[in-house]
This record gives sequence, C-alpha cells and structure tokens, in this order.
Amino acid sequence: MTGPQPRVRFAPSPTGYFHVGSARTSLFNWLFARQQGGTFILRIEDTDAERSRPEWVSGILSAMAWLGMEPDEGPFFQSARADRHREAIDALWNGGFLYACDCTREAVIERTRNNAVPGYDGFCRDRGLERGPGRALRFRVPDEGTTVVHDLVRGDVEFPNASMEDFVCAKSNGQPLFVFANVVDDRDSAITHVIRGEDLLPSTPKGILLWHALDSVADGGIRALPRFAHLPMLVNERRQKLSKRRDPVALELYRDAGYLAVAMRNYLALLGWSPPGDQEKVDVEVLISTFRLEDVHHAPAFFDVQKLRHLNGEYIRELSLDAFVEASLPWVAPDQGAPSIAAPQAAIAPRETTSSGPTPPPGAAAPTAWRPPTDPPWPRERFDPAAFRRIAPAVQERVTTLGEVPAMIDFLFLVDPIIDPVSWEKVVADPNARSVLSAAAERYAACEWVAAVLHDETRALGDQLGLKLNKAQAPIRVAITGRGVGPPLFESLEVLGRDVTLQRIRQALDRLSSSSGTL
RNA sequence: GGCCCCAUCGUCUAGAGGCCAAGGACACCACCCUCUCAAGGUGGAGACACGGGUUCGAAUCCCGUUGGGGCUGCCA
Repeated sequence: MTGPQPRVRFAPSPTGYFHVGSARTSLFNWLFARQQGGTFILRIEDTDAERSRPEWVSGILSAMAWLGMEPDEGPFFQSARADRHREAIDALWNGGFLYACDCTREAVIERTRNNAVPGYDGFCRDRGLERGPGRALRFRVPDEGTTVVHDLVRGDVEFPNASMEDFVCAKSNGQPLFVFANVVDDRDSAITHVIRGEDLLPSTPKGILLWHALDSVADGGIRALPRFAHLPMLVNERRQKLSKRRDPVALELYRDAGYLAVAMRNYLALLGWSPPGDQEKVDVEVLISTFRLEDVHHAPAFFDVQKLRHLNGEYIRELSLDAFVEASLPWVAPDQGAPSIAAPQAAIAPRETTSSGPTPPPGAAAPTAWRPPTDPPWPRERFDPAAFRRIAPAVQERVTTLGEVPAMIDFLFLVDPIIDPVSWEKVVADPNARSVLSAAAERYAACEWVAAVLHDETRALGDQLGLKLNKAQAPIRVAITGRGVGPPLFESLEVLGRDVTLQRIRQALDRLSSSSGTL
C-alpha cells in the first residue's frame, strides 16, 4: 500500500461496559495499524453527555490495555471539541448546505404517515427559517444522483441520494449529532481508513456527502476521503446482532471467568477473518503480518464461546508453570499481590509490552488493581502457595479457564471438603466402598507418603478386594476431595498430607455408618 | 414499507472458473491411552440455500427466488 502512513481510529461511545464486538472492531483497527506502520487512535464519542460516564471510559481503556491494544494517540474526547464542531456547522450553514427546521418528531410522523418514502419529508427545506434556539439544522441531501461507498471489504456500495432523508446535523440545542461530529473529527485527525461495524454502513453515504460539503467550504482545507471497511456483525445463536440485554457481550465477563487476553485476542481475530494455512492458534505477530482487510469475510459471525474455551485451554496449557501459577493468583489468592489488569497478559505475552506508544494522557485512568468478582471458597489464610504450586501442573492440564482453578484445588485448603451429593450417593451405592476406605486407612497409615507408593498401595488394595484400580480409587477420591472428578488422586494425596487424608477417610467411614448413609 | 448487506459442514472458516468426489478448526460420535476427569492420538459423521443462465468446465461469474441480517432517532 502506498501513500501516507495510515491513520485509523477506534471510536467507541462510552455507553456501558466494553462490548466484544467493539473489542473485535478495535482489534482489526489495531492489527491494521500495526501492520502498516500506521497510527492507532482512540476517540471517545461522548457527544451525548447524558449517556456518558467517566467509569465507562476507564472500562474501555482497561479492556484495551488488557488485550494489548494501546492507542498511539488519544483518548480524545469528542465532547471536548464542541467549539470545533460548531465552527464546522457554521461553515456549512454559510455555504448553504444546511437549513433550519423546527418540526417536532410528532409533526413529522403525523405528516409522513402515508408517504411511500419514510423519514423526514423536507418540510422546512425551502421555508428559509433562520437558525435559532429550538431549531435543528438539517443537511440538504441532493435529490438526484448516487453516493457510492468504496468499501475495502464489500466493494462498491451504491446509495441513491433520493433514498436519504435530510438528516439532522445539529440538534435544536446546538449540539452536533453523531454523523456530523464523526466526520469533522475524522477530517481533523486525518483519518485514512475507517474500519467499523457493518451497522454503520447505511450512515456512510451521509458522511461522504458531509465530507465533500466540508471540502467545498474549505473547512480545514481539502481532505482526502478515507477508505472504508465495514466489518461483519457479531451475532448470537439466533443470528441477531449481539444485544447487551440478552447476550453475554461484556468483555469483562470473560476476563472475570479466567480467559487469557491472548486467547481472547486470538479468538476475536478469527471472527470474520482467518489466518492463512490450517493453523488457527497463532501468535499476535502472525496476526499482524498476515491480516488483510480485503480478506475479511462478508457474512455475520456467531460468537462461539465453545471455541473460545478450547483456544483458552490451549493457551493455558502452553503456559510455563510459573506463568500459570501467577496467572491463577487472582482466583486462588486475590490478596497476594493481585496483579494489575494487564499483568496476566504481560506475563503471557511479554513482547506485547514493547509496543510503542505514548503513555495515556491525563484523564486516562491507570489500570486499576483487579480481581475476579468471586473469592475462593477457602479461608484466605489456609491457602498454601507451595501446595498450589505442587498440584498446579495437574490442574493446568485440566482447566479451560482460570476461573475453574479454585474448584479443582479447594479440597487442599478447605477445612472440610465440599461434598458433591451426586458423587457421594455413588459411594453410598457402592457395596465395596466401606471395605475400600477401611483398607485405605490401614495402608495409608503406614506407607511412604509419595504419589508412586500411594498408587501402588491403592492398586494392591484393589487386588486384595478384587477391584480394578479405577473402581478402588473412586470412594477414596470422593472421601478426600468431595468429588468424583479432579486432579490425579495420588498426587493430590501427596500434597494433602497423611494426617488430613486419614482424617477424611475416617470421616467418610463415619458418614457411611450413620443410619441414612447420606449427607 | 423503503434503502442496504449477506448466504460453504450445527458453529468459525479455506476456497478469487479446472488443483474440490470441497480442506482446517470447535462441537459431536467411536476407538486408543488412562486411578477419575481432562489432555493427547487415531478414525467417523457432517456443507457449497434454491432455480435459471454464461462457460468445454461454476462453490467460485451474472440474474432471479427464498431465507437471514442491518439501517430507517434532534442515540452512537
């Protein structure tokens, strides 16, 4: 690609938490910028003051930091540019592109009820109203002709101008509206590529009209129209645009559940695009070097958590033991130096931290200390880092999210294990359970306390009772861990220690003896 | 209703006229491995929405149909 270095922007509106769809849009912008040696700009579109809150802005910033997408410029706040927007409005008004309109929404609806063409009917177009309070400013859309969007993803998309209504550029209170502020800001920041969701495609011809109008009044000089790239929507299982109300779309949800930033980023990149070759799990360097807007798929993509989980599991298993232990800390020991929000990602992809870019400007919230919303089930003082580290390799192979770690190791740190009723019922129903537990208590009391020996002892115990190891270990597992599934039993026993093991076997035996045999 | 977009296994996708009796990944099924559960290994089932063209030849190009979706706010 030739010409000036690309300048792209991600322009979210701070209306709540960070949406996975926004994350995907941001990622594609970021990938494109990194690849082209361009500039990635963050612009907060907060022109609607009533729908903007500071904490939502910091949510955007920290989510982007988590995914390793630091902006090169910004965040810029659209609300801070009101004067500039008014200036551009004046220029357009003076150029005759705008007209004042005092129609109420109700009046328009009333008037156009039976019209073939919906939307505003141009009622005020030739009334020659002066600007003033209570009067919105509308753009005089040409009656004839076609506006074509040259889209890098979809090719040329044509919009008959006659199908566009005279849209509002400035509210009756003087506030600029989205399309208008958006275009002015893109012009002023010399954006070369507008990469955003397909839902914005229908408003693009309006933006183009505005762009050329601003050119013709030389507002800020003549500016080259950016290239556009409209990304396919992310949809739910019903193939509808992801909705905040009913779909789990908050990126924070996934972070809280223990998805790694690298996995999330890799998965997001797979939505509407795929790296060359048969490999889908790829390093960010590959993402950056092979990403092409022209290769973006046209059809909407379903956000498939199953696949995300799988990828996450792969990334977790790939971690070094140290990295896994550290990444798990927020879930197992939230007080022990809970890392900042960016830390898990930094630990996993250290190269990420070398990405250049100015430090966030004043007003940008620094990444805050972060922890998952739920604490581990054991008393914090009973957590033993050394014990966790010993069992960690077995856990690492078995979890698919970090959020699953506590449930896998809770028996080590709880005073009494949490007994799963269904698993316990199977023990009660097992006629051999009592003799297995008794024999285990006997053998475990005397043998050397290492996994291999415990393994042999248990096998021998089974032989003695005519049971395969898989049958013999079952009651012991439930007695010790409370569950029928978990990390390898003998390693678990080794870490737990002889005393606690014997105590829990005795407790299980007691419970079996109680009249009901149930919990 | 109007404008616009889209259409390959259940899902994400590869596929730019012959290399495709359509490849990969997730999910699913079976087997192997195995102290449970995972992981891993091997194998299996599974798709070009439909109808017309164009062409020697179409998943790939064109038209139509059907089906989905987006937009249609003085929200962004």
